[in-house]
Amino acid sequence: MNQPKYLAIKDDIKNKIISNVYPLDSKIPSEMDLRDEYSVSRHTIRQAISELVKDGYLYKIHGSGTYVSDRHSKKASKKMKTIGVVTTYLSDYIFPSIIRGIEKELSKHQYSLMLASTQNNVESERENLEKMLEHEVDGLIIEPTKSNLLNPNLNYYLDILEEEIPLLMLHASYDELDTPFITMDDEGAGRIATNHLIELGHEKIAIITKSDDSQGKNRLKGYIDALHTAGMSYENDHVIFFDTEDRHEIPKKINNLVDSDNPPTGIICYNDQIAISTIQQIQCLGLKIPDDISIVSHDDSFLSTSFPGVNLTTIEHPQEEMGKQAAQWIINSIENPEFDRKPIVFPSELIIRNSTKSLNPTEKVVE
Amino acid sequence: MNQPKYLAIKDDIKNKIISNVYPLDSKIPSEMDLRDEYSVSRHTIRQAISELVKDGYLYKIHGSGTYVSDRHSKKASKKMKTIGVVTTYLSDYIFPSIIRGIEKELSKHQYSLMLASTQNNVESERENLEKMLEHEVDGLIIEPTKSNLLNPNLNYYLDILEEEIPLLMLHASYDELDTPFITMDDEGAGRIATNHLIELGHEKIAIITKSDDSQGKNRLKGYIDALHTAGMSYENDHVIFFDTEDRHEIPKKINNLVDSDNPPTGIICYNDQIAISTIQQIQCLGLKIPDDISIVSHDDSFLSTSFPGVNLTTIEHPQEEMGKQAAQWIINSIENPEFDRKPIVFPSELIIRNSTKSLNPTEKVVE
DNA sequence: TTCAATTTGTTCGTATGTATC
DNA sequence: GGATACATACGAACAAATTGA
Repeated sequence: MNQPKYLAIKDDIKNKIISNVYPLDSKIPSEMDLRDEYSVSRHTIRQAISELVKDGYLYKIHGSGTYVSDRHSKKASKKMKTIGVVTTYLSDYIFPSIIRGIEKELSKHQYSLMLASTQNNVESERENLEKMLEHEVDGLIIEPTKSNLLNPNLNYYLDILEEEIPLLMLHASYDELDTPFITMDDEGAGRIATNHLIELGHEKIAIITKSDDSQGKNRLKGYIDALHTAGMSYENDHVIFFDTEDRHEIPKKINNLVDSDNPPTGIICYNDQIAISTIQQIQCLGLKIPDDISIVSHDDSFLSTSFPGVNLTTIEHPQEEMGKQAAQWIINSIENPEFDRKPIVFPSELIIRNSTKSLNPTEKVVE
Repeated sequence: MNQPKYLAIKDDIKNKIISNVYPLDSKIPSEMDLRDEYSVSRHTIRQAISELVKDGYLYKIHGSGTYVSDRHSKKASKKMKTIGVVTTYLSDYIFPSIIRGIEKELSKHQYSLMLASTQNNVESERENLEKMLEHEVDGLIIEPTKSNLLNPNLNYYLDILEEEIPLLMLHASYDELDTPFITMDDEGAGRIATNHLIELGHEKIAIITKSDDSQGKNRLKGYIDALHTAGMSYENDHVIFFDTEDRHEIPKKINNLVDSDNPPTGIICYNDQIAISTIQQIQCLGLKIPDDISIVSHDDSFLSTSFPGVNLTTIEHPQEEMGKQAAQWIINSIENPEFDRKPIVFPSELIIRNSTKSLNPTEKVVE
């Protein structure tokens, strides 16, 4: 006999449970009866039953009997998949909308959402990636931390790729890793924003951009490209860099920029938060938006139209739609083995409001 | 002997593993040796060892011996706890702030966050509770759906209580269930809001409240109590009820209220969303806030100061702090067995802005 | 309420099979 | 191959919990 008796008996009883010979919650024959039925010792029956109890098919009640458990059928039939989402921020700015998009779509397809934020801190990113891997999530959507710097958590990402867990990068990606991503066309955004100001006759255009993520880098690239195409020169003191750690110094930097010998007539801001801060700073200096300085922003968040008197000309951001498509991408990757895991890039479009003004005497602001 | 021999032996061996008498990956004595050592039968030793194998303390190699496993120590040290959070909404209104408070605190204590929203739909609540139970979350923070109605998901809540998973209700709780909660003092809020209008000389005070959750019920209770204390009569047509399903009819109801024979001079709104909608409706009718009608709101969300020209007098909401305390409550419940799982009630306070006006000729609005 | 039958739980003893070293 | 160690299997007895008469 190849298989031990107790395993054969275990399989036989298991089949009787699955085929409903022993219905749910009913009492199965006693150990003594089963001993006679299978013509083995009671010990062998107990061995078979104890494994079935361990596997969740049966439960025993001392003095009463052994019964068919409903736990196994529940567990087996309903394995709920979980998607991990790690973003830099969670509840600020445009992130609630993105997460809502993800949550709605996942929920529609009966997926769970496991959420964490990194505060753009690589330590925190590492902890959260560990968390997600321990939880054995079935897919990951990650907004990379400091995507323009060499990331010390690359080994975790390599683990994820090795385990073939579907992974989608949001907003940015690491150059070192060849992972799919869902982003804005950031270079295009920088170009469109710059071209808008050029078309309005601006010749001194500054940009405030982020140095530690690839979005900032790409927008700067678009800015430089647009200047170059228009035959305008790139001026070092018209580019302000900031990162997560020194963001509190931005007001000072804006002050220096506007109060310099060579002040810009137009400023391209990294996002609406920076734009609002810039406007406040400029107004403190007694200058007006857009009369003295035009502002172009990115993201079209609720902040775009929240500042009294100034509605931001800004690059559109799909927000909830981006979350939705990210979720769909992950679900497809999990459920459809032939799904083409290609990146998604949203084209950048400009929403023109009243924070930009034409310097051409013959022209008017496009509205 | 109270305890079976095999359990005593199991404990003894377990202690030897923990105290490193049997070091990691070392071979423990054979079944025969242990039989002699404990003076029991080999079967008894096998019983003890098989449980320790099941618990991950030991592993056996057929023909070789029984060894101390490192899996248990790994597992014990690394078991990341997960807290499930189910709210009605996720990314709107004050919810991002609450969730941020929860997330920050959980993250600080190395907990994971599993998130879901119900859109105030009991079906969705059921699905999400199932999801959370399947995932074997270590604690739950739930904003109940339609807390003023009999909830069809009570059996899930009873399951949760039976499994002794720490559970904290947010914003409201079900009367049928005796679960701890973290809420505002809603009755007090209704009373304070009403008293504020009474003190300003208003005699016709309406309230727009939600019929399907206990917050709405309690605020109404405070309103009635304040009227009663002031010797004022409760008028049926000054109370507007709405629920999640018929909220689109609120504008019509407001119209009827303001355009009736007996229009109020002050309206207490369920929250800032309702307040904004009410103001818009009133302004459409050519009336002014606060000159013709005073508005008192609840929640002090970003909407409170977002409407041009009208800053809402509103009941304060701790938002992020509430999330933080909810998370702390759950963490304490899990980690500290002696933690007193008592409810948390935030006292209600009024923030007075310019949406309320005194009708007393001798008085001015407190500012 | 008590008691006896039934059923599972614990413990002993013994023998043989099979994998490892 | 032989010694050792775990795996399977049989038999027996008593304890403890449940159930129903």
